[in-house]
This record gives sequence, structure tokens and C-alpha cells, in this order.
Amino acid sequence: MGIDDDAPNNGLVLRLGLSSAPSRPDNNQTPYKNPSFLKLEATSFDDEHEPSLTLGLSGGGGGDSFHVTDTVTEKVDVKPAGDLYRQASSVSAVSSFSSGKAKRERELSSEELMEVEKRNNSSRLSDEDEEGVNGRKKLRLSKQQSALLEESFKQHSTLNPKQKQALARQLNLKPRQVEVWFQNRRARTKLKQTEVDCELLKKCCETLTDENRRLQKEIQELKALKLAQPFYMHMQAATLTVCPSCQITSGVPDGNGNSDNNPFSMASKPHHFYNNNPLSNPSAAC
DNA sequence: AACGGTGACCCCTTTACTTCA
DNA sequence: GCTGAAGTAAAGGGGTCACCG
Repeated sequence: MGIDDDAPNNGLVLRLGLSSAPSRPDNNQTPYKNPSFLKLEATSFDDEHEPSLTLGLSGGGGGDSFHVTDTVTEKVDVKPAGDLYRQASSVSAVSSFSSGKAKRERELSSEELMEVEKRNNSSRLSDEDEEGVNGRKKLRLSKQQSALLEESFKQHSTLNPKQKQALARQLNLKPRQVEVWFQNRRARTKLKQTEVDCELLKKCCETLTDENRRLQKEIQELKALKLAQPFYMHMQAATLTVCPSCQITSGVPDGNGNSDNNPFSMASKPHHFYNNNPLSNPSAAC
């Protein structure tokens, strides 16, 4: 991609970058696996290629992308942002002890079980337990409990065992319940973030599509102008470089092949945006 | 040192219950 | 009162990592 010396001078490259990999919560050992951060980049066109824009939701192994091609036909290819970090692993290598129940029982240490049993004699859990052992009863957390959990979640989105135990004691819940609540809470947070990202991408897509349309129009105009006045265009290019879309003017060529000074040098030095919000730069080119 | 088993923890998906319009 | 949607607690399955023998 890009423009070299023998390429037509009207090749333009437009890039827009957004890549904010979020940092992992402090008290977790495993590497951060959240794939949902945005990366928008790269459009190019010249005489041989149709204008195109590509929007990507990057970080998941390259699988997630919007692709917008052409100003007329817009192809949108969206794959769900699944956890590709895990999808690559084997189909099924399940331990013989990994059945659900065994797993659950395993997760409750004997200490916890005793504690739970004690609590069941006196707490609201036992009050709501009357449906029977097999029935899946739905606990509704009290406002106080929810508030405390929320407060705790604000401080750290994951819990270490001590924190979990303490919180469970404080809330009069099973440690497992606290754990599950945090899991669900993290999931909700992630879902919300995904929705926000999705909206952001939609807006970016619209912006870039508009930009693409506009630039294509400019190309057509420049082509027409070049055909009509080839000599004039040559002189103009040799002395002055003007970004047609934003009217930024660079200096005259220095003879060193410095891209900054080449006529219509946008391709070799495109306007990049490194901040985290492409919407703060409504014009993708400028 | 390499390896397999195990426990702990996490995430994702699904299920089932509750609440509310 | 019934119903469907939304919210959410819990279950189940599968993955990673650390530890141990």
C-alpha cells in the first residue's frame, strides 16, 4: 500500500487508530484476556483499487472486524467478540473428576461447608430453603447486601479468598454466593462495555464511510482537473502540497525525497490519530 | 526436569426465578 | 390476573495456573 514514485499522485491513505488495551485488575494472576478494544485503521485507494475502509474490533486474533468496501456497496462483517484466547484450545480434554457436582463440592472446602451449615440454622437462607433440597431456589439479595457487594466491587472487581470469606461473613452469605455475584457482576460490566464499544464502532463506521465518500468525490474532481490541465497540475504539484480535504499546506520539496515535501504526500505520511477516541476527530483524514 | 493429577479460580453460556410494565 | 421482557442468581462446562508427588 502507499504511494511510491511511479504510482499515481492521487493515491490517498487515511488511517484512524484507536487501540486502548485495558489494564488488568491488580489482584489477578492470569494475563489479561479481554479482547474487546478497538482498532481502526487503513483505507487506501488509487487508480487500480476501489476506495475502501476497514474497521476492526481488534485483539481477538483478527477475527472481529467490520469491513466497509466502496461507497456504494457496504459489506459489514461482524463476528461476536468471543474469547478467542480460549477457543484455540483443545476440543475436549476433560478430567474424569470434572463433572459439575464433583466440581462444586470440591469448591466448597470443609471449612466452608461447616460454616454454611452453621449459618443455615439461623439465617435467611434457611428460611427460604423450604422448597426442598433439589429445588433451585432463587435468592434475592437485600438492598444492603447488594450495596455492600457493589461497594466492594468498586474497590476490586475480583476477590482473593480472604476478601471473599470476609465479605461472605459480613453479608451472611456463602462464599460461593459472593463468588458468583462477582462473576455475574463482571459479566454485566463487560456486556455494558461491549455495548458501548459497539456504539462507538457504529459511529466510526458512519464517519469513515462519509469520509470515504467525500474523498472519492475529490479524487474524481482531481482526475477531471488533471485531464483538463495536465501541465498546470504538474506545476502545482511541484511547488505546493495541499491536502485537499483540510487545506493543510506543507513546504516545497527539498530534493531529498523527503516524503513531507513530496507533492501529495499523504500516502507516505498519513495523518494518524493515536488518541483513544476517533470520534474526537470527526474527519478521519484530518 | 518432565509429567500427570488435583484444587482453585476464572469466564462463558444457559437455566430458572423474580420483578415490572 | 396474564404475559412477555428484562434483570439476575445459580449451575454447568471448560480453560489456565500453581502446586505436589
